[in-house]
Amino acid sequence: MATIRDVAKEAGLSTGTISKALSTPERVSAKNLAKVEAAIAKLNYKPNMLAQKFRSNESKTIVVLVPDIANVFFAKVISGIENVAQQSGYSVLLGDTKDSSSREKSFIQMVETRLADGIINLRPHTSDSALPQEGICAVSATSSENTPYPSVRIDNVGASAEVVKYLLSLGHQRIGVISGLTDNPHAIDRLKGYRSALADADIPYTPDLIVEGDFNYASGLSAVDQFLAMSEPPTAIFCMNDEMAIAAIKGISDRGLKVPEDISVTGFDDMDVSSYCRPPLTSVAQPAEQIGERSAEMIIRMLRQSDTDGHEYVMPHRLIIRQSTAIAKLNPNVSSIK
Amino acid sequence: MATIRDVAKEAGLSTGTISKALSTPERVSAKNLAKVEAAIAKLNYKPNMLAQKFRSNESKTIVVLVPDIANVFFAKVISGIENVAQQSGYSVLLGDTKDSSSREKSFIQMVETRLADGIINLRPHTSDSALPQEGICAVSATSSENTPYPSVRIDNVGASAEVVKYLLSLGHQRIGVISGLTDNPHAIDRLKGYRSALADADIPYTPDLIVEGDFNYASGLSAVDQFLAMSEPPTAIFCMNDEMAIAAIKGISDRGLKVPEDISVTGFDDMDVSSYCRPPLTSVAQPAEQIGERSAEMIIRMLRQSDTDGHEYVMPHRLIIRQSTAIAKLNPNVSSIK
DNA sequence: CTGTTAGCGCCTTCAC
DNA sequence: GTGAAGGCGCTAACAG
Repeated sequence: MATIRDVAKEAGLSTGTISKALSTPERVSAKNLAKVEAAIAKLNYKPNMLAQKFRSNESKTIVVLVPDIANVFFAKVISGIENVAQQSGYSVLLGDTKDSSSREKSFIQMVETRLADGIINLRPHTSDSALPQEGICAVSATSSENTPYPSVRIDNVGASAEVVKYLLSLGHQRIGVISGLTDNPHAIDRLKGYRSALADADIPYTPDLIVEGDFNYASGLSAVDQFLAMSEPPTAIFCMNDEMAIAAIKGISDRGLKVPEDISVTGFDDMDVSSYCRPPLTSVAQPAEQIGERSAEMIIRMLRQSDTDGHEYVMPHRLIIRQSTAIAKLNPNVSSIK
Repeated sequence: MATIRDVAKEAGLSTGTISKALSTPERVSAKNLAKVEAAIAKLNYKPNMLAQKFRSNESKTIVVLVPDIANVFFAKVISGIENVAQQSGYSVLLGDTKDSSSREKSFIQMVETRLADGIINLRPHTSDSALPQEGICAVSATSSENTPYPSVRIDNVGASAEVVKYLLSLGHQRIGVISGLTDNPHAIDRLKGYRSALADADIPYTPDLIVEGDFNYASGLSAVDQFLAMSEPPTAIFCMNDEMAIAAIKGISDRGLKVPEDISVTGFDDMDVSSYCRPPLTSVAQPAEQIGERSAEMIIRMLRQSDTDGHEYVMPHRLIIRQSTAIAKLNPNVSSIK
């Protein structure tokens, strides 16, 4: 492989001149520039970026920590990160943690060992999170309230409250929740929104109406089974993501009940499929790609100025009303069993 | 930041010994090993991997070229790649090309400039592909037939033929196709399978029954509209992926027709959602994660032995029959309009 | 087993 | 505008 020295020799110049011709061509005479170009072309020279990075002590790389890349929402955020990173000359290293904390640590190590300059974390912050960490430049994307380092997120509490208020406005009083794992920060925020909306409407909070899910289809299905086994099932179910909502609709339909006539169902995230499934799902849209873009901009700025100020961006969300929700039945057919 | 020299000074040893203690501790005396460890701990020394890579001239990094990371199928393949890469000490650099060939080239450059050792390409090979390229170690994953470099794929032709044969066995004779873009290699392979199954059953091929889609929901919806506007619509529609199939079902239902009673619909890829939507979708499952794992194993082996042999792995697929397909109506209700 | 030393490829002074 | 030289952090080769 040709090195800068080979080019220098070929062009009859010094390595310093070649280097300058590459970085600041305007400060090299036209004649020599031509020689350099000819030599580069002849030798098919490609600068060794590994050497450049080593010398500049900058990897120009961002690690993205993601719990599960096969989740469309995360994938979209990553796509947004990539857009911005690429534009700014950064590469994106994928850190699929598969929810293992040892993997998480090994990715954080990459920053300590100079393989990466910073981290964008797509896992919400919990008490046992390895981040933030002294000397590690990190941004939390898709975070929850009270994340102790710079973050980009939506207002989960407000969004959930909005969903629940909408259901209340349709006359629903018994509103079930298919939650995420109880200790998941998003689940906590969204439950908070649910409770505040109920409180505003003077409806008592009934813990039995909260069923724990795990943000995947299977858990949505088993959760809805629990609701349907109740003597008085809810007339509406607020699911904390679309996967669980779609599964819930399936579960309800499999029992011969109808969405939204018998039970209304809402989701969260507004996946692409949610407007194509039947019935199209009422859901909360998050600007996933923009969250990614914003996070990337943020960390790149921090990296450049090395100012780790505690910004927090709250991005807008939008409640999208489709056909999975309707006015509550006065006498829900299921309760007639009683 | 502490360097290996600082550690050497602190431990009262030479840099060479520190280096050896780190790489081959068994070849350093126990006494000195302890000193080294103490010094490392005291200084909180972390080896500079950028320097290591520079010196070894190996980036231990694989670039994954993907058309669209927000597509679940690709995301799963990437997840598989990550599994294996991580185990073997490789990092995965994300190359979301957004179908831009300039972006594609810039990622390929990374190998030439030493930022990456090899490439796994998730875009199927076409005549204007930049890969394969002299001196670039690359593997094509999710490829189509006749890819001119090492590849991992399923038998798209066979899988499609299987789907169509199954539909034929249900009595369908007019089988529509919602295809990918006409020049997409997967679309080409799958159409080939469709035609061969028809030929085997002595059913003439009718070009009108092929409608071009683009592997996304919107195109599925508009394609199905074309079918339903026909004087004699097909009684079954073979969609080249699940997105388009789900959209097709929506389109059919919106017109007051029923799947599968009036029209059968099949998909391809077997996304998670496909078993949860209604009706659950008959589809072809591809082992996405395994395709990724296999690709990663392959390129790592090639990198190690620098033997660019032309292997081609064909992974198993599986036709999964669910409720979106049924026996053909003798008198399809739509044709009664005539 | 340990120390010494010479670079890897590049960029950046600093003279000229 | 250009050349010479030093050094980034690390490892490998060799000498002791």
